[in-house]
Amino acid sequence: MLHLFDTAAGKVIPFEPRQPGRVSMYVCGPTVYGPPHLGHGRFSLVFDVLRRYLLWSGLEVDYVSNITDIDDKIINRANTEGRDWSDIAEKCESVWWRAMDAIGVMRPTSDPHATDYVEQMVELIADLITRDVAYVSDDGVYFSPSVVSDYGLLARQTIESMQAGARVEVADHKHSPIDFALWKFVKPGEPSWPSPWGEGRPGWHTECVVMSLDLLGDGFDLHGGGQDLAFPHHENERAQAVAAGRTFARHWMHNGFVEVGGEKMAKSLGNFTNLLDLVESTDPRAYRLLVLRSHYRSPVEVTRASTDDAAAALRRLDSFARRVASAQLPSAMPDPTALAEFVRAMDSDLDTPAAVAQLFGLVTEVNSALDSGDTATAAALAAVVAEICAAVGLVLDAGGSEIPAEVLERAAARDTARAARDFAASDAIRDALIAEGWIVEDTATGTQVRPA
RNA sequence: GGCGUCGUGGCCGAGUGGCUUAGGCAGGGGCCUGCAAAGCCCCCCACGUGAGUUCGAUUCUCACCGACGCCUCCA
Repeated sequence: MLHLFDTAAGKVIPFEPRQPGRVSMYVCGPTVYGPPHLGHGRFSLVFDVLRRYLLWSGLEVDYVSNITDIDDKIINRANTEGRDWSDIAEKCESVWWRAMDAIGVMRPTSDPHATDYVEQMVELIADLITRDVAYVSDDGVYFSPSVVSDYGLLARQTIESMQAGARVEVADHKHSPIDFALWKFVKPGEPSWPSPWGEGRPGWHTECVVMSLDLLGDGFDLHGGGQDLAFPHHENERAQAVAAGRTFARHWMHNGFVEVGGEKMAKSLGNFTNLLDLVESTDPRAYRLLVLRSHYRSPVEVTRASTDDAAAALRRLDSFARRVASAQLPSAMPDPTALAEFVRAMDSDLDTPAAVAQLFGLVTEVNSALDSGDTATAAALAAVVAEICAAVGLVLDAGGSEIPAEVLERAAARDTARAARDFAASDAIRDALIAEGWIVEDTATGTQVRPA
């Protein structure tokens, strides 16, 4: 059974879905005001791996991930650039999906937009006011988390200890520094929606409450996102849901940061690398492998060196895939022992580093079996490799890409020369092909050529 | 100030009270090959500092040093 670290519990606990055989997960998506960076890529990959693993395990997965398409940052950028806020949101969203597609992240089963849920948010806010846990101030409607007895659960701190060193300004329009805005009254030039308290727009923390409960229902299984969302974002979502008498997420999962030179990568710090830029300069699969090689709760350093390293490791896997493909192994059931080892690793809080280590170990074993002609062993273990790759979303390149006929002819000419032991001629052909950017390898079936 | 994470070999990155102490990349040697490439085998290089617990600690405890994160927008 899958065990996951639960942020609320502070430890690894069994992951038991609300409904056997079906998992409902909500992963906080992006605010679309700029290009996605490596950090967005990591959380997307982490939860994509979890989703794929659950699917691979035979479960159905309802995967909801939102698009925050109305927010201060979008409005600010619109004002700065003299554009319409919705234009920015739309363009950035399309870039987002392009990046997700590029790194092989499955599309959510549902991708709700904040602007489509404003009415429901207003309903929730009205309910919270009725329950006397929210109040109308001069610039908006605020929520008082202090009414939630276990507020601070996800921050793993009490309200008191958080206030002890509070760097939060006690603004006039708030009763308490920890209060947060549910609704912000409209200012000139801003988009707005109607509400019983006046024209305005929703605060950030409300949308996820409404959308997750609407699409997944009370007590949905898992709520996830980056570590920085645990507090205050998720804490505040949870507080609203609890205050409204709803049952919120059963399990909380947060991934560690992408770092650059030991520092968190973030748009706000200005040290981010655009995800699409990475994908252009590196095989996108290398990023997935890099993410898989470190545990999801640990930080991962993403630099030119680390992506190059992952790309080199990936070449070994691709080379393996080509060899297995050309070996034309008999179909075989995956070796049950090896498969169980993989499941054990993944069930242990998604121990993908162990799974990757096992993957490379299997590659060596299959290569050895192939060297010694033990095709039965090779086939059974190669089948496990295929299973692991499928479960974590790693697609190996077994070649088969179109090689120009002219190049294939020269490869055949090289084989002819070699058969005649005319090595001067065969090496000349090889050197020429290499100079033109091809990788030339001898195999049992003759010269193999592929792009470098 | 409060809360928390981390410090592993040339680099990246797991893990563990003692057992052959992952894996990848790089480096060295060997096998294979006409020569290469790919592959296989072997080797090299460790656990921030100090003290404590223990028969024994890289792994547990404490202190210290250092790095980082959250407490404010942030994946």
